[in-house]
Amino acid sequence: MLFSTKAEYGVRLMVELGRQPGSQPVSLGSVAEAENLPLSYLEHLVAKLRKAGLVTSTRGAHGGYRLAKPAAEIRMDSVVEALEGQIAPMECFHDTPEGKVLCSHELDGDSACSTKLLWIRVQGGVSKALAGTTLSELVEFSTKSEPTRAAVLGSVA
Amino acid sequence: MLFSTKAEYGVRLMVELGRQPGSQPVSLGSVAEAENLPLSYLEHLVAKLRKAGLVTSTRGAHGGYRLAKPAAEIRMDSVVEALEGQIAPMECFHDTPEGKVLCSHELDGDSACSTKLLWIRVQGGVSKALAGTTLSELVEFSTKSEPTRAAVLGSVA
DNA sequence: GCATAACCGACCGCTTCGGTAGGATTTAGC
DNA sequence: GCTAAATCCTACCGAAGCGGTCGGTTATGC
Repeated sequence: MLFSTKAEYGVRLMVELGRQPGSQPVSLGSVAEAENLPLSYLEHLVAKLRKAGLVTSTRGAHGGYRLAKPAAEIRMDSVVEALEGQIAPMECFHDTPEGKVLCSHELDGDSACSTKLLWIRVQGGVSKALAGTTLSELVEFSTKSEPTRAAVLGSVA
Repeated sequence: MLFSTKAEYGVRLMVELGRQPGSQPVSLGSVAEAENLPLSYLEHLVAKLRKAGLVTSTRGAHGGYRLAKPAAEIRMDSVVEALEGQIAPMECFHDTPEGKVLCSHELDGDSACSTKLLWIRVQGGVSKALAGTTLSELVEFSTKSEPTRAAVLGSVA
């Protein structure tokens, strides 16, 4: 698996926040119940999202979390990266400030890195997919597909 | 990291085999030395490649491994998949025989899978990158870049 | 028959994953 | 000011995978 459930749960959490219309914060407990995920585990994940500046929190009673920005401005690469850490196909890849990619094998004495071309292509494919998707797309996708699903279930019953 | 060093080492091994011109099998020991990788560990990796039908082996003295097909016909998705197992962005993805993708969350009672759109795009990006690269490309890339590298080092020295 | 090399399976230390537990702190409402 | 609700923080835990080692068995060329 490319990603662990941290990304899965975390993205579900973000979508759940994006679904909420008002500016009222929503508690983690309600998200956990809605998505059927362990609350204590979500606490760890939402901490990463908060430290990455993707959600804001209000403490105390009636507190909870909100998106820090409009869902349309949240690209999924930042979300997944906050949850999973640096996204790279292989250990030897580092993101330089200019956005370039280095393979440390080239620095050793051995021959030119024969895998570099492959990992660069994979990296490109993944970041294009992640950066090209916004949270609002996922929110829209999931809310649109629900009536369809309800209709299907209804037709079966 | 998306992939472990199993993919890295295994691809390096395949490229090393692809470099060899003749039909003589090359021993794992020489590959291990050339790439500076632990021999005993390579044995495990090459076993996966052999079981996947990507390399053939000849036992005994002067034995070793060869590519089972011409390098131009070996797509890197089959190589990486042999080494790392099924390539999918998330646990809940299964490759069906028709090449489609299913998210098991849709089967539970909970709401439609809000992450599906994202993982489908990631999956598409990765498999496009892997399936669109052949072993011969990597062989060519690595052999072509070696003189360049030598020139760079020479100019520095 | 001896060196060489593929094969095979067990083991091992380490890290991560997914999750739990217990508490501390902040805040709204009474 | 008390209490309930919620965020926050730290530590811990079992299981699994990773990267690697080791010892041994089988097959083959010379």
